[in-house]
Amino acid sequence: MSADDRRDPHTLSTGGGSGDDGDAESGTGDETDDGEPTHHAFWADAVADAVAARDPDDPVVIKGGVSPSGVAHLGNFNEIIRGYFVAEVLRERGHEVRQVFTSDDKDPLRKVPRKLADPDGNIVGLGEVDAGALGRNLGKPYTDIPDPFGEKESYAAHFASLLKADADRLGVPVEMVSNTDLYADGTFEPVVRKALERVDDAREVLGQYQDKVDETYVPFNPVCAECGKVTETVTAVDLEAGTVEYECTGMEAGGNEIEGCGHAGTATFREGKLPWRFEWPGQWGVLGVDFEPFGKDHAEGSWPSGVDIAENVLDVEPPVPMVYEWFTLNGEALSSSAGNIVTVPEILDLLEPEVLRYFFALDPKKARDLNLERLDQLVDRFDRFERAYFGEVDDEELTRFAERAYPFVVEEVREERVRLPYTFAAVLGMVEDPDFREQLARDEGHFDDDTPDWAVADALKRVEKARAWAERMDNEYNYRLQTELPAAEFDADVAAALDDLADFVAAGNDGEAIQGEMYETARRHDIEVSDFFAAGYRLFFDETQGPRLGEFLGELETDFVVDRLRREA
RNA sequence: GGGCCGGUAGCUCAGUUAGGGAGAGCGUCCGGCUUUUAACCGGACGGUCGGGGGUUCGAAUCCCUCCCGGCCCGCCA
Repeated sequence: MSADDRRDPHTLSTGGGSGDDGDAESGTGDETDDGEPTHHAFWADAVADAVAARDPDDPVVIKGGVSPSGVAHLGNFNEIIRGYFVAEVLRERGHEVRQVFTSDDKDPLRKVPRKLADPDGNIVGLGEVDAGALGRNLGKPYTDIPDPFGEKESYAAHFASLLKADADRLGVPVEMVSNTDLYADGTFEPVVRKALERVDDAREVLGQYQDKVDETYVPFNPVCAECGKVTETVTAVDLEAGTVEYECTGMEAGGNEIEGCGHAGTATFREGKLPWRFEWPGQWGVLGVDFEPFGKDHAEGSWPSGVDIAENVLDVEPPVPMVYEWFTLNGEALSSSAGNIVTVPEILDLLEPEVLRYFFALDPKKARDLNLERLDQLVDRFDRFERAYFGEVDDEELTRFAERAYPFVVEEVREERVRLPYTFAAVLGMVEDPDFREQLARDEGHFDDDTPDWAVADALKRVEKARAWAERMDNEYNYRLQTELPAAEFDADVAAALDDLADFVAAGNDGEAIQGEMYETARRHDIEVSDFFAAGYRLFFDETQGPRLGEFLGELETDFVVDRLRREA
């Protein structure tokens, strides 16, 4: 691989070579980094190869990063979970791996977010909090702004704790790192010093990417000692003293002009921040980053400039890069202001964490749509992927991928695990009684006497997810067994047929018999079978359609069914 | 306008790295489960592999070109 290839964030080669090594447990750190590329069914292996080729010191460091915003949403986890898979592959190969996620929390708040997530991750409007406190703090670092919910020490800490909580929910061990801390504890000080020492190089390099860089540009933004805002006018640098002189001139950000206070003062190298274009490669250096995935928005501008600055200003070796495509939600771009957003807790109400991890285990280069309406398709694909791991799917390609990726997707590989098909789980969600749900699943052959209790319990958990999905989408599975008699009128024929059926049920016949009897009864009363079923669905679901009715009724309490068929309760 | 990434069946996608049979699941349709009513089983239908051109005995795959979509190309991150 040439140096150019290594610098190309799109080169996510899945190798070339033999095609199967038969042995998934290949190696404890001494794997084939002999330059001979091997074919990989799982992209994370190809990335791990590239990382290993750098001969990194342990711990290998994998990083992601985010700028604090109002809401931590699923989009932020693209980066975290992609990094996680590479981390896991490297751990399997015997490396110690540290996965960090930096919060760019020394950045100034540029505009007040329209939506915020409360400490539980629920999205709330600005009206729920002291919006004025946010507005008064425009221009200050996120770490200097109070938590709008009054719990954490700052806005930044609030946001970071949300991300951390979501990562925990997904079982991704990630270490949150605060940029502000890196400045405060002196970690960044040598980087600031170097950028200022080599200010001419800094200007020349960054000038190739940003027009505003001129001969007065200084790659350091002090925090004003008077008003606390991040400023951009440095008037002098004293390398010996380790300070800069500045004027608080205010700044323009996103069309907003943030007023400076005019204060002129002195700041140390810890009392300010590097512009992000320097800060990013600076992080690579001080954290020793070996691999970093990033969204496609960074592929063309940020990444090349970061490499350039790392190599030609800061003397830092850039990490192995990887561009990932964005995913859309219900066909539209993620946007918290437009409300097209889903949070981790929200999605975990609808499916298991392993399904979500599976989604992010798929090829990062492909843009995908997370369609909540069709979530059953995603879950079905996961189930198939899981079966492929256990050799139960006749699909060579899928099986090769599953054999490699599946163990990283699930918390624990357990062959006896049972998955109820998602839409079937949604059908079970039409009733509330857990025993009834289990009985229906048993009748359908999903469990047998050998199914361990834990597997039954786990499988039934999906019913709650599918139920939440049916309710949230209000789709064709959103029926609920009616505990009260729905208001309905029936023809005399239909009424008589219902009475007949009630007698049949009262006689103690089972579900299968009831199903058969429904046809007989309808025929006997000379009514359309469809009309008769419709009457049944009306009585039990207050709907015109539903699940296979006879077998369903067979599982319910006999008295309840009889009374309902007689329209008595 | 330039650059990068993507475009395969109605839907969701695999296959493109290394040229050789166009595939899967779901949906649809038909049939089966004594008996149209969404859970189970079988079968069928379904694609100019975005269009065109080229290389090749042979192209979804390589090359050129065009179309469409996303991103980047002032600042910020």
